[in-house]
Amino acid sequence: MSQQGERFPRISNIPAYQRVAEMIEQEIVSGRLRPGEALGTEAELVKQFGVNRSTVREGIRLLEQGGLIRRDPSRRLIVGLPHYDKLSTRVSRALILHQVSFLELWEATMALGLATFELAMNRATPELIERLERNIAETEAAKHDPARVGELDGEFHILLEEASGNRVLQLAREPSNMLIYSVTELVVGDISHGAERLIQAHRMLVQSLKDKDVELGKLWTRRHLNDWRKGFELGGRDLNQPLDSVLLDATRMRESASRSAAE
Amino acid sequence: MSQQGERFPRISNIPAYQRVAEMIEQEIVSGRLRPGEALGTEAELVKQFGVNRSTVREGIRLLEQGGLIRRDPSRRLIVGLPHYDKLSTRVSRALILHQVSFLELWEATMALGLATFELAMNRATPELIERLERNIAETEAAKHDPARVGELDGEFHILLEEASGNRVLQLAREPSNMLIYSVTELVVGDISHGAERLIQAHRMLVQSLKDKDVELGKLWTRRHLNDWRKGFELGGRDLNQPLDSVLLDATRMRESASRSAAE
DNA sequence: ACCAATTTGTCCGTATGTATG
DNA sequence: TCATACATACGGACAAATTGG
Repeated sequence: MSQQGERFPRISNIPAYQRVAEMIEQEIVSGRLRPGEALGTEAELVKQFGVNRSTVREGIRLLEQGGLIRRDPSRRLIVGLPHYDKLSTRVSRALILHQVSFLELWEATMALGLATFELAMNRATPELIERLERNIAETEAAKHDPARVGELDGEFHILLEEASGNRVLQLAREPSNMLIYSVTELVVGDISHGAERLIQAHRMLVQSLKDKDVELGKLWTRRHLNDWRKGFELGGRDLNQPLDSVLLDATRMRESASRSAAE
Repeated sequence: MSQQGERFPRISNIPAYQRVAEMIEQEIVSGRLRPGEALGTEAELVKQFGVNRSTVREGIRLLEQGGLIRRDPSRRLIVGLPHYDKLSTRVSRALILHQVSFLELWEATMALGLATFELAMNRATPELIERLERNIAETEAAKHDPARVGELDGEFHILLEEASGNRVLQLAREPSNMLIYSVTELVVGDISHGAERLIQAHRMLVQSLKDKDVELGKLWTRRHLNDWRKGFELGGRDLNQPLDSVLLDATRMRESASRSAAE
């Protein structure tokens, strides 16, 4: 231990529940505790840390939210592998709170989409191509349900990411995924034949994957996203308007529509 | 006990502390509580929710970690705007846990870097260019300290993102930022003149921003990242090896070096 | 299907440190 | 300086749920 110099870095200034959380976190990230393992009972943690049970519980809550710890069916604490979607909801809320515009979303989606496609081209397996084709078939069947189309479109792009074999790219896109679904639902909903154009684009993308035709794939990625953008603009919306207000308006309209339908 | 079918999904089974967290969260995301506003004291929340103090505190911890709630200097609770870096540490831990390789990191960084640069070209303000130049000067001064160079390199790229004016792209890169710093520190540390090459690349990037020369900027972005990759490989490391083990090894070596130096 | 032990969820009361006026 | 309000932390308690015999 370093004896001199810093004196003691005011360890006591950090609340005990935070230190409990940090120490558990350390055990996990260092690999001494592995995902799936039991963390032990609260009583055991009380003994180990020498703090009150309430304090332990507060510390646990901190980690629970991040997904680093979760409860198994019997509510015992186990180490969890924070999974993408767990994190992404929080992050996409941050996006909304930060009031990004459609333009920002579109630019980023374009950049990530092109890169994803290029990588997917070299790495796509027959199995993934088949899943992409199944997704297209499902979309075809659901083309009159905008919400479902938005979901399936999201799934399609997630499959492409998976095909790219690059988890960093996958994670990079995650924050915006939820926003993308919502906007797509909006766009498909008020453009006639919106779903058809989307399906055609997806078909061409899969085709170019099969033919290993990079340029065709990039071309259709651009077309697909340009369509998306045009659809957004055709709804009379402003590219630079914060998306949260756009989506909020849409939700309100949907709600009032369903209310009046109920009466 | 419930006798028949599934009836209602056991609402009473959701712990009170979670419901407390959800209700507060709702107030915030719905906009009824705005970032910066005070949340009220614990005692007040106890009254409003009709639960015990401990329960309220556990609920608060859940939100605290996500950044939705902060404490001001006097430890009073206020609504916080979850900021990028708060989230990113969690996400980059997820990355490490998921054992991504350098190759994945490199591919994603390349795609995002090129896109960022293109946008920054059109939107960079004189003020940001000046900050970029100051960063280069600082890097020059610290070129013998790998850790500091890694930090400043990270800052440089964050400034570029800021210049791009695209917060989605910014967020997309966030997860990997911490990994990038660490790897850069590693690479700069064991390549002679590694820092010089890095500084030159940064200089050329700023120059092309000033001249609005997109192609030059992209060229140097590629060079910069190819250098980074070569540096990684020169250290005898495998592009496909999970990064967490690479970084763990490096940390161990640094620790044993400082231990033996202390004796 | 019942019972006993364990564990979590919740509550109560109280003490201490600290920031604010 | 002192008083107050508040967050932090502790100890003990009981009910409800879960587990294992």
